[in-house]
Amino acid sequence: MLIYNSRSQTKEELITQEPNKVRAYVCGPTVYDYCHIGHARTYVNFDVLRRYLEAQGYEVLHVQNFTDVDDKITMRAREEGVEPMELADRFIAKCFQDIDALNIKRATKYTRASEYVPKIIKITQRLLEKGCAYRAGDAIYFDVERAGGFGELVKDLKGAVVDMLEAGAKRGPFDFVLWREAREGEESYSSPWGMGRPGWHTECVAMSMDNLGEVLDIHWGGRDLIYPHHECEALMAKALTGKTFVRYWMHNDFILLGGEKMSKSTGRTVLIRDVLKRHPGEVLRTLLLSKNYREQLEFSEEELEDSKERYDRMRMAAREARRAGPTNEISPCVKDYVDMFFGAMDDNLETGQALAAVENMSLELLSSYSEKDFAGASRIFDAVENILGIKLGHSMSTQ
RNA sequence: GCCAGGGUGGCCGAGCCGUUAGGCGACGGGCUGCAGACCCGUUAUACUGGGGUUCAAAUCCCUACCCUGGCUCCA
Repeated sequence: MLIYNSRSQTKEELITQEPNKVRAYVCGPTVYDYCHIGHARTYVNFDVLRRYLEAQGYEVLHVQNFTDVDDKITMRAREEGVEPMELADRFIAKCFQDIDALNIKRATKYTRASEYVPKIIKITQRLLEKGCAYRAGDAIYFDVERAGGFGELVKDLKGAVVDMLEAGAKRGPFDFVLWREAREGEESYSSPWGMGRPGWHTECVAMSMDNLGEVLDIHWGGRDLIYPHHECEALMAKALTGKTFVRYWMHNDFILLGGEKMSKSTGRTVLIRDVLKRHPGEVLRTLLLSKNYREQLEFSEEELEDSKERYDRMRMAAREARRAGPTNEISPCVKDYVDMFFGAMDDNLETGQALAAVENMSLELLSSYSEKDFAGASRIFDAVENILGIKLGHSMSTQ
C-alpha cells in the first residue's frame, strides 16, 4: 500500500518496523468544547486506514490522546464556574458519543495529558541534561538551534510566524515552552522547578513513546498540526533518542465552509452532534469519505443531501445484491469493480475513488436495463461496511 | 517563501487519454390578449501559454503565468 508521507512529500510503500504490526498515534482534541466535523474527518479517515490494514492481517496499535491540560480549558472552566478537570471529563464523554455514532472503532488506548505529567517532567529533565533545553524567565524552553533546527516537515520557515510574546525570554525565535510556572488560580503540578504546567508539544511525545516505543510507524493528525506541533515533536523526540521519531507522517486537510477553513478561533464550526440531529452517522461518514483525506473538503447542506442520496443508493443496491444470498462466484463485471475499489484504497486511501466505484456499480446494478451479471456483488458492500465503516444494513437515512 | 487544489465556449460547471455533458444567459420559433412560466431550436467541435510522451491529450509528463485555500492557537 502506498502512503503519502508529509516528510518526503511523496507517496511511499508502507513498510512497518515489525511485520504485520502498526504502531500508530493520532492527535486527539483539546477537550474544552464539543467535537466538530473537522475532528470527525481526522478520526474517520484514520479509522478507515486502520480497518483496511486490519483486513490485510495487520495488528494495529492505535493510541489517541485527549489534551486535558490547556489554557483554553482553564479559561472555559472559569467562565462556567467549574473545575477544569470536570469540564474536560464532560467533553471527553461527549466525544465518545460522537465517535460511537460515527462507527469509529475505539482506539487500543486513549491517553490523557494530565496522567502523563511525571513522564513529561522526566523528558524535560533529560532535555536539560542534554543541553537542548534552558531555563529563562518563568519557563523552560526547548533550544531549537542546539537540537539541530527544524526541517522534518517544514521545508522553509520564511512563512512561519514566530510568537513574539515569548520573544523576550527566548534565545531563539523558534524555541518553545516545555514547562512553565503556574500562574494565580491555575491548576498546577509539582515539579523540580516548583508548581507548574507542561507545554503542549511534550505531551504527545510522552504519551506516544510510553505506549508505542521510541519510533512510531504512523503519526496522524490534521494538517494544521504540521507546524508547529509536529515539527516540534519530531525535533524533541530526535533530541531524546537520537532516532527518527516517525516513519510515516500523515495529515488530513481541512473542511471548508463557504470556501474558507472551518476554525474554532473564528467561531465558524459545525459540530458533529448538530449534523447527527438531522442525518444518521452513515451519511456524514459517506460525506467525509467522498474525497481523499489530503484534499480540502467543502461542507454544506447541499453536500450533505448529495451524500444522503449516494448512501441510500448504496444501501438499496446492497439489499439487491444480498438478496441472492452468499456465493463464491464472481462475475467479470464485479471483478472490475472490486479491483477498482482496492486499487483506489491501495493508492494512499483514495476513499473518494473507492466510493465512486461502489456508486457506479450500484447504479448499474439497480438499472433494469443492465444485462450484466452481478454475481458476488455483495462482497463489495461487505467492504463498504467493514473497511469504509459505512453500515448498509438497517435504518433508512430518511428517518 | 512554502504546502495543497485549480485555470474548460458570454457565465457557471462535469469529464480526466479515443462517441461535441449539463445548466444559466442571449437569440429565433411555438403557446399566450401582452408578459411570465413551459416546449423546440441556435449560440458551441470550447478546454491558460510553451514544450514533450502517444497512432490519439481538455485528459499523462515537464515548464511558465494566473487564481483560490492554508502556514500564532486549531483536526
